[in-house]
Amino acid sequence: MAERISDAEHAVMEVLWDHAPLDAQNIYDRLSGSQSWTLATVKTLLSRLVSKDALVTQAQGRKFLYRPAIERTAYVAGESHRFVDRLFGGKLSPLVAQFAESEKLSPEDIAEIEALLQELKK
Amino acid sequence: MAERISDAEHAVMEVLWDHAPLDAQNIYDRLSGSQSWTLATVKTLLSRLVSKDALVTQAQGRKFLYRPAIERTAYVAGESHRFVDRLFGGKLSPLVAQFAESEKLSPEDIAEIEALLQELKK
DNA sequence: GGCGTACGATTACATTTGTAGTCATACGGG
DNA sequence: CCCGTATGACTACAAATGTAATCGTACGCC
Repeated sequence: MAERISDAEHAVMEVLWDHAPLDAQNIYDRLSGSQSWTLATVKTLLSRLVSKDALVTQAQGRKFLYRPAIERTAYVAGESHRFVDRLFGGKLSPLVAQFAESEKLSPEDIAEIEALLQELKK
Repeated sequence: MAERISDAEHAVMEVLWDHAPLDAQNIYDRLSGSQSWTLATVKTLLSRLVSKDALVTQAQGRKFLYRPAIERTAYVAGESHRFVDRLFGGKLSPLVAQFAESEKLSPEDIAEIEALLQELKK
């Protein structure tokens, strides 16, 4: 379990986290905007996600409805910690510093983060 | 250029960002603590990094000294943006929120981030 | 000066990933 | 009741990755 989800697979997961359950055709349709995969490719990704226990299926007539078997929050938490561990020794502040230096922080972003921290201190 | 650096390769880069320039044997020694690769494996990773233009070499007698061809800050910036784009739609605050919720923020971390933001607002 | 040896270079090979084509089959329309 | 077709399963295959062995060679020791 907790098999690694690849980038392409992740794109499929995002669609399902947003609108599960969906059948393959539907997932393909929703991905068409961002990716130029064929339906066959999407089906391969779906199969792999099922065997990785990241998706579960439910038969609906002769097709499947797919839905996530893991919460997006859990996935994101795992990925985030892995990432911050790898690049910043597990500490979040250097990442923030990094964003600060590269001018990628909007005033709203700053305000939101401050609000979050205020919340934490209470 | 800007070829993708894999996880294993990244571990090698970290050693060199810390103590460049080093020869293969030395890099291998320093990696022994964290990884159980053979010297041959480390040499393969070094070659791949050189062909990806992530490292440059300098002959020293009949061996090479390796040193990074890209700054760690540049690499980290790229990876961070890619990551935040992929998982948080490019906004940093949800990542902070995520860390906040999973209780992975130490008081010192919070203080450091606040200081950073204060700095930014000036 | 021949030889072992320490290097980088080359080759190897399994697994994962990206991308897609083909196959078997069950269902619905005529 | 047969047939086309939509669907999941299976197969394909190149590139990247993880991991390592082997090869050719130049250098320094005896």
